[in-house]
Amino acid sequence: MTQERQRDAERTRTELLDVATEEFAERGYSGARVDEIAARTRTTKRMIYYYFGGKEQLYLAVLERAYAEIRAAERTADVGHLDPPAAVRRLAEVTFDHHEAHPAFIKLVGVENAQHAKHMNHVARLVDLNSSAVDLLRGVLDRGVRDGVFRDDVDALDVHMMISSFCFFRVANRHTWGALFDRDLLAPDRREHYRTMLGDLVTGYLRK
Amino acid sequence: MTQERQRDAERTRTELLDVATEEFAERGYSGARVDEIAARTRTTKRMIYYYFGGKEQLYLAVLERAYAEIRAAERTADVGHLDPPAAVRRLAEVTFDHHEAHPAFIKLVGVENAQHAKHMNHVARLVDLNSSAVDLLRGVLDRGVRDGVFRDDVDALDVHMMISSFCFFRVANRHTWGALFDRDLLAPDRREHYRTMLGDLVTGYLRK
DNA sequence: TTGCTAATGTACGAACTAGTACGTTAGTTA
DNA sequence: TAACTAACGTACTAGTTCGTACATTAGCAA
Repeated sequence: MTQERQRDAERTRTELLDVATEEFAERGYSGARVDEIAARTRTTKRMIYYYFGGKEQLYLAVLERAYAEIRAAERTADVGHLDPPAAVRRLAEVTFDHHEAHPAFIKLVGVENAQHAKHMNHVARLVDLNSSAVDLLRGVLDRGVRDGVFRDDVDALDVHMMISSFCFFRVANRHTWGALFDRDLLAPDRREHYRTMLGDLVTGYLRK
Repeated sequence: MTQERQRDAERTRTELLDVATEEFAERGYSGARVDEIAARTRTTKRMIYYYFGGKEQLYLAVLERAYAEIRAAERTADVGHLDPPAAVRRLAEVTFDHHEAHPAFIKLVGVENAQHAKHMNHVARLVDLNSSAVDLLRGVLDRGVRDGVFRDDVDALDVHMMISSFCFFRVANRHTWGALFDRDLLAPDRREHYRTMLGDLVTGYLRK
């Protein structure tokens, strides 16, 4: 049995970030409590100030890590061998799956928008991270136009927005939607339906 | 010059609701401060407790009024004289315009989702309010199917979701989107572009 | 083995925040 | 015009919450 270090800076830091991610996502920036975050770790509140400096810097670190983790997932999509319509459908599905798999990240996006994204300006290298996903999409759209199967007046960022909005809404607004229309947007047995619907939506829009 | 009443229950109540709407929308439920809300009115904090009972009940009243106001706007759409494709486009545009015109309401929806819509259960008659918009849409879809211009396997609530998601995202996530892609989704000179895009999107999806 | 420091824990304070006890008055009504 | 009450204001409290001063120790390096 390996003796676990009692003092492990990396482990403490990571644990704080993990718990803080959940807390900020669940309760928002002002709703999250540093005492509560600390209580849910094996360490104490003191360490939040030791490692991060304060509540705000902790939130910043949470945001930065969350976006960094996303980057990896976005690059898994390999669509070079697919014809353009199948390729955009694939890209849409990657976004769809990603949103569903990371509800905490989606909530953080909502929290950050509620604060007018004022923290994102302090998170460097975020811009080039995200643009890679759009570049991938743009390449497929260009290919589709050359093949004569796509409209030639479509902007890649607009298409990305349209895909994101569908995926985001389904996860972010499932509670009010459920209350108003008595329909669970995340019900497993409707998952395929929505996934297909998104693909139909995008390819239908792009078709000449 | 009409002498304004110094004591006016209705005016005080309304003023509190107006300011509270802004505060809750801007700072979230836990971020909003009752002292701050009171300070921005001509009355005092005491009146919040006098008229509403507490912070939570005030929030509830804000939510209820916000949804009630929406109802009126939703019923202005008159699409009986339009052919099905033009009619769904019109309905989408009404939603589009409405979202753009009421950012505070959009934020409240976000705030309420952040709290798992736990307050909406206490707001009676919300369900039948909102279903009227979907009924209108369903009627148009049925007409389109009968005319042979629309797919016959489409659910009205799904279409409503797809319209809502586009409109919601554009308003709710404009800040992170702007930070990440340097594009203002609410820029006036791109408004018509997005409005048309939404119409194309929906009609493209419905077309046989 | 011994010192040294990064890592950690405890106990506390200052500021904030929701809520309330109590007193006052404008405007109506008999 | 006198009495009554809805409407309103002031001043306070109890509890919370972020942050910190100060003490302690695990584990590494010399």
